[in-house]
Amino acid sequence: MPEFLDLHSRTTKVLRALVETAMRRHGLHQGQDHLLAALWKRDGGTPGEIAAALHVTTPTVVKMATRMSAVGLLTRRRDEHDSRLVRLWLTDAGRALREPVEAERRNLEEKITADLTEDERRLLMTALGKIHKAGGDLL
Amino acid sequence: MPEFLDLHSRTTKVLRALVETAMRRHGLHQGQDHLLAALWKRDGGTPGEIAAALHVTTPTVVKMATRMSAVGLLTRRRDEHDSRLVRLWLTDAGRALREPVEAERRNLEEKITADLTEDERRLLMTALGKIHKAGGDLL
DNA sequence: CCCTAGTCATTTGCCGTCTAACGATTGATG
DNA sequence: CATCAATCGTTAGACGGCAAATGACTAGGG
Repeated sequence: MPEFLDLHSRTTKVLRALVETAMRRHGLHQGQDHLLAALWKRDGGTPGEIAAALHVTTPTVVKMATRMSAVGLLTRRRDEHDSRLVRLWLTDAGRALREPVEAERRNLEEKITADLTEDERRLLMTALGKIHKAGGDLL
Repeated sequence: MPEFLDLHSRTTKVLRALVETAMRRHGLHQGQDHLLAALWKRDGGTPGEIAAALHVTTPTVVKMATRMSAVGLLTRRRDEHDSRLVRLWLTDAGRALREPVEAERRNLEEKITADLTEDERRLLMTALGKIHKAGGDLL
């Protein structure tokens, strides 16, 4: 089994578990913080726009939005000028999560990268960036 | 949004898509190659053993095994000495996938890391390794 | 002005993954 | 030797994710 692919997949599992438990503290599931982040950046986005921003398909956003609106994090409303569109709007509860969730994520990133030297951190980012780009080109 | 966590999650999405399409060429779904790899290494493993080797829960292996046995990649058989145990055995079809799948994975790894210098590749592994370890400790 | 082609969101169905509940078997203990 | 705790696999149900099919609405062309 190839070295990098293998290590990356194991790391992904660990990180996912970590993010999962961190986000559950705020009543969120894995990925929902990203959807919220998209709305924090630009409230009232359409499922299609958000899906593109998150690099995810539209049905994924639709499903998540349904669950998140069920727990009162956001609301759905059709666009007034184009009835094909739906816009997702944050509720106060959704807005209120911004600070704690962003802090949680920063905190996690720090703990995770604590053992790295500044050089390692920088090189890790450029190397991962290259791989991300190469992968995207192959897609 | 933290730098590394963000880049890592984007990279994961890309890599998953890549692995997915690569494995689909052999009639596999994401993750099933790992299950097969475990059996290639040691045929007749129990769901629990395999789950531990893959860093995944037992139910996940059970479900995958059900689907994979339905398409004839492996068979289930109860252990003769301990009827609580179930052992998964490769079929010829499952064994036959070994070379092509391993080649596919090596090929993908090469293409993905082609842009990296030898130094970058080495540092990437040690840095990712540190993160993997730090994450595991936090779990 | 109507009809068609394009654009969206949604639904459906599948897969991997997890946690929690359930069921069966083994083994140790009194 | 019978019972009870530990050990396994399986099932049930939830979630993120994807592809394909469906349905509603808009806009452009005749």
